[in-house]
Amino acid sequence: MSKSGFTRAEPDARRQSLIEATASVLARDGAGGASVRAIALEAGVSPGLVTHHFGGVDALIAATYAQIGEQVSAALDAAVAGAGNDPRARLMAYVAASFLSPIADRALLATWTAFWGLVIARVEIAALHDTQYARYRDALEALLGACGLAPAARRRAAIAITALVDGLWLELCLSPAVLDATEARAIAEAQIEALLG
Amino acid sequence: MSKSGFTRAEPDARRQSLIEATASVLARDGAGGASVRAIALEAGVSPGLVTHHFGGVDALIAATYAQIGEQVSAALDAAVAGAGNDPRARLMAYVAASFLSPIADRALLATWTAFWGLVIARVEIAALHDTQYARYRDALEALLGACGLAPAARRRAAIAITALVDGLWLELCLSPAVLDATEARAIAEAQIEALLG
DNA sequence: TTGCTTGTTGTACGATCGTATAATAAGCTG
DNA sequence: CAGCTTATTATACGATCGTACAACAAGCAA
Repeated sequence: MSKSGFTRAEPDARRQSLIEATASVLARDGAGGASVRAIALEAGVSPGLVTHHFGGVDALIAATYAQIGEQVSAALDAAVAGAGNDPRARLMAYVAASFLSPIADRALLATWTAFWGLVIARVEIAALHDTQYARYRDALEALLGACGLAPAARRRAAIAITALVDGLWLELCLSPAVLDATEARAIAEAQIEALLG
Repeated sequence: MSKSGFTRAEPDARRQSLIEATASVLARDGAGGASVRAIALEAGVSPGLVTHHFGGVDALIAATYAQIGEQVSAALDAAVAGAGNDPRARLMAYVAASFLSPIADRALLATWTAFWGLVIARVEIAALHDTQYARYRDALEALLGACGLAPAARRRAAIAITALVDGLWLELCLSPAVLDATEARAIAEAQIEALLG
């Protein structure tokens, strides 16, 4: 047992805990509060570790964005996988998952808006955003194709659904008094029904 | 003619120029770059003026948000006013204006995302957001009512359109390569047609 | 003109920012 | 055990942050 707080960890494990601390700080204090010191305090380590493991706070924030994007994709894919074989049910499961935990979460929204703000000023964050959203669209296009939508119409439909879900998710998180998860899902399902004809 | 840069202005005019400078800085550098010094430099005045006219940088940012919200509402209302008397045309004009200048603007998006980020951490900004969006919904509900939509269905339809337009507008500004104004408008119009039945 | 109000500037203060760096401690190899 | 690598801490440095404050200047009243 060491007398100080010095505990050595695997680099990957330490990077992971720093990423989780960054997400927590972003959720609690927004982008303005995500300083190296605040993140290090949240993770229970010294500020120098951020430089040591990530080279700078910018790379840490980008890594946090990438990981949260992965988690969102994984949650959506899991929802589809658990929805059985009916194409329509799989599509609806994908959409409905956006309004449930862990995606429809105020902390996740805080992280997301922080990154939207960074997309403007930082090219590497913008590239991450484009990659993430292309992935969502691809997943949606596959689900729409399984529902029988013509290939020529898939791209536009995927964009429409992504936009609708994003907007509903945003309002659901920003103003829970205006919109709840049940109604968001009902709205999305009705619009998608119209889209599939 | 004074030998220094000292020029006296009406308080309202000076406040206005500080608000415009804040919007410019937010658009160029994002929320992280909107410091008192950067704003004062943009406005061509001394940093002390921010404290003198607004009491602090927080109030200046809130005032900027409120004013931009007013401008967006005014642009939308003007689009409706110029659309003639057909209810359907008026509704579509309202929606289409969201994808045109001055609303579909990268600078405006930067300002908006900056405020979304602030909604999480600051209660007074959240209240401003709720007020703004309630106003948009009310305007949409009136337009939907003129199109013959039953009163019971108007609220949900207004939420759906607001969400769809927000999501399309966001993607249009963040990733112009993926989506242009013409396609955003086409997507929105098709969805609204389905909504009106 | 003189005096008063107030918009404006310039600067200074303490706090916090990101990052660099030297010292230290843990774990591995020999 | 000795020696090496490196994860970690603690601290320091310069820059920038928001705000306070005293001095100054412009316009108006008398």
